[in-house]
Amino acid sequence: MKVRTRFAPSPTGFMHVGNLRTALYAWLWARKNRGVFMLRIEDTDQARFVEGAEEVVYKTLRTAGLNWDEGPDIGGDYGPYVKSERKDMYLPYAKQLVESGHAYYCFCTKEALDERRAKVEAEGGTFKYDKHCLNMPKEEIERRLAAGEPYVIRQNVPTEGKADFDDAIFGHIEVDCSELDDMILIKADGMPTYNFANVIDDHTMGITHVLRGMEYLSSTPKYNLLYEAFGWEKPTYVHLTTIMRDATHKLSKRDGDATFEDLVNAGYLPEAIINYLALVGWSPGDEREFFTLSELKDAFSLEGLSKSPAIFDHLKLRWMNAEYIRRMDGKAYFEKAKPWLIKAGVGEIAEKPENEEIFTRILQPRTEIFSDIAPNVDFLAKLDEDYDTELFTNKKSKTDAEVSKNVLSEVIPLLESLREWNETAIHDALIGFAAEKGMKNGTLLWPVRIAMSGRTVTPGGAIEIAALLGRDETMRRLRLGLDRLVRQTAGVL
RNA sequence: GGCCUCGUGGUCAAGCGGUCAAGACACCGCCCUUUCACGGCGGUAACAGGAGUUCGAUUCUCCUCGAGGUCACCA
Repeated sequence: MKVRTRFAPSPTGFMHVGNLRTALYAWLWARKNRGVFMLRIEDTDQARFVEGAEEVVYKTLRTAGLNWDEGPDIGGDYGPYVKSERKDMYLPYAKQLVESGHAYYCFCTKEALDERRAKVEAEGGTFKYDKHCLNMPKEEIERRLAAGEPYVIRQNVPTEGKADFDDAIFGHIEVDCSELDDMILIKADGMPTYNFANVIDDHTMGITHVLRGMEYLSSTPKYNLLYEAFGWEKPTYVHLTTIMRDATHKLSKRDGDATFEDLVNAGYLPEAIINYLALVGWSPGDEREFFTLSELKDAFSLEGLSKSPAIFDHLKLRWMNAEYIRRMDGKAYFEKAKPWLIKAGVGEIAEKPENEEIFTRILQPRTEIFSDIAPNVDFLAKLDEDYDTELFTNKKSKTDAEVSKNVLSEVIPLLESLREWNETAIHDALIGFAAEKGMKNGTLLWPVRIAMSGRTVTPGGAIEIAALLGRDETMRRLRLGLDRLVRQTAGVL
């Protein structure tokens, strides 16, 4: 039979990474088996309706590279693909169950039930519906129905025996029927409850493999009873472990955990996110860590799925993203980095063709996520002229205020006399000068870099920075540095 | 609280009766070096605890402990 998997998000306006991973695994399994991956939007919760939320789902999946074969936007043979458009499909199925004795009408009001539940729970017990309406005479049911009394339809769970199912990851799961409550299938407003609708949808849409979160594991035996009542073939269940923020909390938007969109906006590459996500809760069984979507498709297997929850490790994601960036072609890197350079205020410098290669060379190995760029290069746009002159003192480079003052006063005329202003010319002048004076390169270059950047840590060294800054700005900053050192020595500062 | 599930270094994770218990991230050290990175080399670090079964348990069983999930006319 052809494999059919689905991703059925409820459109909340964002996609957190746990959801995305579920979609990824469902996609992978479908693709690996040359099956069908379909999208179904669970939009029945009007209370949580968010404008444009469906678009977020589409956009996220597209950005992540997970294409679907059937869905609300492209149709298919098993539509409609939006839950709200399927709302009339469920009642007949529920009635069929009533006919066969697997379900029954219940006229108990929510208020009365809530009251009883509250009482039982107050005493520390677990409330369970007592099947009060199960044995209501047919005539009474007819009469009350005809009178237009509100009703729900409940599943008639056997009072004894076991309910069970087999999970592809967790194996055989079994529970006593006596533990199970007679769940409502159809609500008083005529709408199905989520789980009932899911059973009907998954069956009528021909789903063969249900990949979903762990939270459904314990209720699955109960819904399997429904499949048996209908005489339908059960899908293969694959319950996925939860992605945690730490040992005791799961990842959640509410608690400020990043969504897929947040990560992309922060400068993570979608391919890196997907690659990392695939490895949280799944292992290829060998030592490979880097996968394209296509490679993942080939390597993916249900056996590699983990049974225990995994903590989302931002640090490892960051590392993986950095690795993806380092492996980029330099040209491609610069294209990606450019908007971030512009945002950092160095657009003008980045515009100059001769600077593209310099930026790429100094930034690419230092970019773990693209948002790292701005704080790294903003000093090029504007020098913080109040930097601490203590920065000129560096033990390893053998510099202090006095040495720096002397270096700057010699370097200024030297650079000023350069005919050409480019990396080679600056390099030769500076390194040549150090050699001539028998100075450590560091002793000469440290003060120059400090004066140009006002920072002890910079991407690239003095030569690259001077080239990027250009002659005028370099000279201005060097003179400023010298001036500050002179005034300090004179006791003015 | 009842029920279900899980439990290998700080994190991800291999292992599926016999291993000196992989690998990656993180961390630490050294090298490279024009600062910081990158890169190279090396290092610290784990089978939750207790009973069984077995010639032999990380691996099988049970208990304890810990963690998560679930018990709605929400999805």
